[in-house]
Amino acid sequence: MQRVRIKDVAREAGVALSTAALALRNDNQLREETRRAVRDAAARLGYVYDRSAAMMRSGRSHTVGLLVCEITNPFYAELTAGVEAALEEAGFATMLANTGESVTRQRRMLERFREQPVDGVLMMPASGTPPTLLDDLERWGLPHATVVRGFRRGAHTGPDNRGGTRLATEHLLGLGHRRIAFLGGAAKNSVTAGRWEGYARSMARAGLEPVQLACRTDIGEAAALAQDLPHDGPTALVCFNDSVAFGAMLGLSRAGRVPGRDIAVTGFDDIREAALWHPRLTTISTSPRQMGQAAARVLLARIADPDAPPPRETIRAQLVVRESCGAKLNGGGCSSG
Amino acid sequence: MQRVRIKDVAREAGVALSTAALALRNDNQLREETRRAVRDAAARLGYVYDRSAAMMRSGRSHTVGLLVCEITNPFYAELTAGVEAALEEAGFATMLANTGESVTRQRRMLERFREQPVDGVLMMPASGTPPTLLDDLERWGLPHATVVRGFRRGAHTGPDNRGGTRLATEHLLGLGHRRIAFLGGAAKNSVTAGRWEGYARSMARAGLEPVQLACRTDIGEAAALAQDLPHDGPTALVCFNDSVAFGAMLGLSRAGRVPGRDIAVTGFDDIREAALWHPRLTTISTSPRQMGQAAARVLLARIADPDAPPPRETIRAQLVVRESCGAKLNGGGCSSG
DNA sequence: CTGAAAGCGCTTACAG
DNA sequence: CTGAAAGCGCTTACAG
Repeated sequence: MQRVRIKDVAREAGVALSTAALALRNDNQLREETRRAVRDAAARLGYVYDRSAAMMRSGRSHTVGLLVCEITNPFYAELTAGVEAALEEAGFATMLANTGESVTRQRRMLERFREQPVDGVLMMPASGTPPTLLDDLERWGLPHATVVRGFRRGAHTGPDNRGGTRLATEHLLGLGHRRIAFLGGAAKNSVTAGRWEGYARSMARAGLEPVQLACRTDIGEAAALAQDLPHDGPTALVCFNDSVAFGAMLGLSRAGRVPGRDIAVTGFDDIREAALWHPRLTTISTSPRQMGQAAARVLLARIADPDAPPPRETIRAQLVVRESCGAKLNGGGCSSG
Repeated sequence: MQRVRIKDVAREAGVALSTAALALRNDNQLREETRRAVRDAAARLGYVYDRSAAMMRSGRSHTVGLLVCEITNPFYAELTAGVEAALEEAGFATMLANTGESVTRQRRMLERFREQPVDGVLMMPASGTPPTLLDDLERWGLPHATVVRGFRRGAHTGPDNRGGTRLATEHLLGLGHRRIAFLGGAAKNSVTAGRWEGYARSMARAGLEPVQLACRTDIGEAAALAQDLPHDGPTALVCFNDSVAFGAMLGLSRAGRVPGRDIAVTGFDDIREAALWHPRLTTISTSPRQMGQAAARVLLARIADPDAPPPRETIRAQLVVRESCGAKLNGGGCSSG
């Protein structure tokens, strides 16, 4: 069985090849009647559109490269789901690459995307990515956007990191805490910087000394740190994200301390497990799925109009008060969420 | 700046176009010296290989479509990471599609993959996918393989579901439990069937009545079910997977019962959180990342040799004894892991 | 709408 | 290794 081409569809429908091509792309300079006749003919013959040929001729692949720093992190998985859904809806396919936080792998994958070729790249840069990467992308003429993690320039969509930890810290201050430590954020990137700043500035405004208990985003590492916390140490922990907060709560439990009663804990991200953990986690919601969708739309806008100024979007952070901060257990000084 | 093509590289290197083309693909019928000269010329000119053109001419895209049932499920995220890594290593790119358990979306995405075109499809079929889908894929001439969830035929890589729940059930029987219930598995698919069978047969062999507490794979739903469990109900729960087990433990805690002491709980999958939960979860390990890698290799073999009989691989299940089964707390009848 | 044609950048087969 | 050439299946511009 020969492969069916547009030429065959045109013959079957009794129209010219160029007419069939236009009809198959649903071009509206054709009469509805003609378009339907062509589509019917295509269906009868079992025609399958060949995007690789279209790509080659038109130079547009309707494919986007998605560079994920770590897909097994639930937050990034949710974000990826949002990106994929928004791209799919816009008729774009998603080429996935998981860098696993390796700058080397990331580089190789970008070069692969360039060869592919993709119409644009959406990335969550691996920790330690030099900002000059943007220069390369620009030199290559590859439209790009960052999400969550970004640089000082370039199209970007990210959470309000500073505002988020500010909300968390002020909430804990309002509950009467004074010895509040920041747990996590050992990696050097824009997210870490923003979350630390939001915390540290709030502490400074309250005349208190900010303290960082640095660890990587790893439940086990956070647990180990929290387990060894002295009893005259912090009474509250502003955690870098929910995974760190879960680790902290596990470590505290192992040390015989009850999170939310003996010590307050807040997270960041509001991943699904946050509402289900025991105690339920007080955290900062940043809606990763919606952020992914927003980032996809930003990139598509870049692709459609590369000369427009690159948009920078901030997703609002919201405090979600549950149990781990102790507000609902102690009836502390906090009036509401 | 004009785009650099193979023709330009050939001129720069002082060889024929066909020689340059062969050299760039590192064909070993050429002398090493010639290959290097061509690669150097390509580097000097900033040549970028255009896969879309190669794809069109050769009919091979070196791209695989990956259909994930739910990427936000940590188990499938880990699996996806394994698939992507193995494909990348083999020089294949991954087109990602997240069906979110929708058979309709799945269908649309497969048709998209067909147009793309991809060299093959690796899928975790959405719940409720009719086995006739395989007929369509074969009619389309699209090499395919399933992973985790599959059908009675076709290339497949999956965990030993039956063996896994058998291990868990026999472990609990060995600890002296008699009222053991199976929690979860409301969805109809091959995984559910296998896990239920492993449990039910072990119960039957022990002369006991199998009982299913059906719920979807959802922490909240499992928690609700476990919270309402009567005190004269089951003393042990064989859970469909780790997420269900986490839900069960949360529900039990809310009802004031201590998992691992008042009631035994086992999971399935051994996702990362399993070792870190409180209590640590006794579960069945199936190494999702390795399973993903194995599945990718199976598909690549199908693509390379479509006429060979489709391989079916089973990944061995292993019991990982931790705390939630009570074995290590009670010093029960279990001798080891 | 038609019809003939060029061209995207490769791969591939072939005679030398 | 060379060199000339065909062809993958589209898109696109154009004269009618």
